[in-house]
Amino acid sequence: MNLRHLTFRLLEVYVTVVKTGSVTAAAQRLHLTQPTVSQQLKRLSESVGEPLLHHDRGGIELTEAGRELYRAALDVTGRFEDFGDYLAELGGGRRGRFSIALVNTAQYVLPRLLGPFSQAYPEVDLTVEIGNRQQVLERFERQLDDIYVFSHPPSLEHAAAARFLRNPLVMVAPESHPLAARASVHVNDILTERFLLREPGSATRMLFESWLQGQGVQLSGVLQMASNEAIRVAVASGMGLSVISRHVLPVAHPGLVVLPMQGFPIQSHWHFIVRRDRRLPHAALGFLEFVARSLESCLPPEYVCNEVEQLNKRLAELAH
Amino acid sequence: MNLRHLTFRLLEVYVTVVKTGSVTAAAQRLHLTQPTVSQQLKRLSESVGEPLLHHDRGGIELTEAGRELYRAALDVTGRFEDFGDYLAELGGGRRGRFSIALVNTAQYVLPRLLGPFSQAYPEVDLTVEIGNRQQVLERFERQLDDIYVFSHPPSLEHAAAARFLRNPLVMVAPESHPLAARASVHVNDILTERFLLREPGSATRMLFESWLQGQGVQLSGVLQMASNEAIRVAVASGMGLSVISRHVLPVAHPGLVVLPMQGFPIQSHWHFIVRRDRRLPHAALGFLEFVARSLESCLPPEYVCNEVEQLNKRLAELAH
DNA sequence: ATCTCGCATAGATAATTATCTATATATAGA
DNA sequence: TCTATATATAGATAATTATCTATGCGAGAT
Repeated sequence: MNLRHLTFRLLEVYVTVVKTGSVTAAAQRLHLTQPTVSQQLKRLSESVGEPLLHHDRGGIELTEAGRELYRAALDVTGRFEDFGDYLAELGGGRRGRFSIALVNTAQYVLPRLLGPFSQAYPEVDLTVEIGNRQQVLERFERQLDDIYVFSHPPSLEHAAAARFLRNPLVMVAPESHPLAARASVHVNDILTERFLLREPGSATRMLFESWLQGQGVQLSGVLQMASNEAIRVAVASGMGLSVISRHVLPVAHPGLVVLPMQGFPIQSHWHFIVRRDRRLPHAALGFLEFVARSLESCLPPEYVCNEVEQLNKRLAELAH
Repeated sequence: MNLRHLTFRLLEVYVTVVKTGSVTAAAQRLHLTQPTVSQQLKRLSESVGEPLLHHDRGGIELTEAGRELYRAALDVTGRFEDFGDYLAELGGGRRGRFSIALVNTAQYVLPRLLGPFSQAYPEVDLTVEIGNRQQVLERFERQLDDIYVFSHPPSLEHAAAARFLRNPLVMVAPESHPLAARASVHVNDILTERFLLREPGSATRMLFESWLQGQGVQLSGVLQMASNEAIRVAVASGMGLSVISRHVLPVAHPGLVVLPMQGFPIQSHWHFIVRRDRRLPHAALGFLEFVARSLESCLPPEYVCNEVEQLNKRLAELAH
């Protein structure tokens, strides 16, 4: 028996012949000509190395080997039908897994999308990676995840991006700070203030620094802190000023004031980023589709900026 | 998912890749080059319509679909291994079925071969058809059976034959018959005797008649009887003479004498006949092989005439 | 005896597969 | 940064497959 060239198609033809009990009938059902089926049978028989059937006034009669092959063929095609069903579920995005990598700040927002998604698609396994901008960027380079969320997207030709949420950066000060009472604050007012900022490379810091550069000024005292939480608490307790995403602020933020800084808030956006050179799992595509239609209901509409629909269209084109 | 061109070979390659965890290693094990395997994987992935694996520092990592395909592939190849085992049994002639068609007379002899064979190969299903020469000939024409046993083989170019047993035809008379006491009987002595014979077309009758023709004589009174048994009993009870196979006579045959007829016994042989245009089931080949080596021990050696060995050789050649 | 039906064979062709060698690319280690 | 190892891609080719049309052939039916 030589399985080398045995195809599922051949088994399908054989099964049809046995079921219909006639070569011609099988040919019709399969939209083939009779000689084609005849020849397939011959080839199958050669593959198996045994005669499979002979003709007996009208109907066909299976040999021992033929009967056994029929059983095996049914088992095998049935098994692959199951597999097909499974794939269909995968393909519908209803099942499977994908991973998403977030920059730190985004973890204040993304759960409001991921939560409802997981409820709607309980069969999808989801991995969330969180790191600072540098770490997520590296994951992106190494193609470790399916979807990435950046505030300041890497401008690589390998990526496709969609903005989905405005991310205004505000300047915060302790309630008791002199500037807190002002109706308006100018850049010159803050030059001597101590600032608590995330590490260099963090999007928030990069944006703030480039804003400062645009204003032609430079800060004197900067204190680096690794976490947004820590910064918030530190500012509240009077250690200095900071620039943070408005989403990081709780609705009520005791001890903190948002300064009416001129030129603020700095406008930035969160983006979904996917690699264009890698095909996304259907589950990930399913997530993006879910996002496209559920953004407004999951997040404060006034911040929403839904470009995900367009991203999905582009991805659908890329699939071809 | 398109199964049309999915071969078992492809699954085998895939399984090997997953098992070894490396494309190159799989290639070596399969005696292929690395690009070949690489390309096969690609094609398989296209067939399935999903990415199956990606590479992850050193090893490979399966996707959801890949994992499921691996399971399906194992099931399926395993199922066909079973089928292969079954075929091997069939192929060894240890299992399966075949049918053999006998002319009436042969049923006195063939059980002595079929019995031991069935004991030795209990998994082989055997169908024995019995009829007169005409009926068996017809079955032969219609290719209904695998092996045929004739006394006088049909001289068709589609057949291959092997003699296996001498079949002397003797002339029998009632014990009390005047000729029974004679030391020698001449053809002229029997011209007026009444003969009990099988129907025209029966081999025994044909041979006897052609013998008579050779002697230039013709019989007057012929009484036709359909069964050898009936003839034997009828002769013993004095109804006339007959010519029958010596094998039809019991070792002790009360009431009957074999006449010392000049020119008798008529020599004939039993033959195994198979069609040359039809491939025999292995079980049938197995039977013929069994016969070739067991003839002498199953049947009286003095009658044996073993040409079955040569027949088997010819059949083995035909198989190519 | 002739016709029809179902199947097999022959011959043809386009597509697909199997497989190679040579080369590019990427990742990990020195 | 250079090298070695593992994969992927490209290009080529022989074999195999899929499929057709046309035709032969045997068995029942008329």
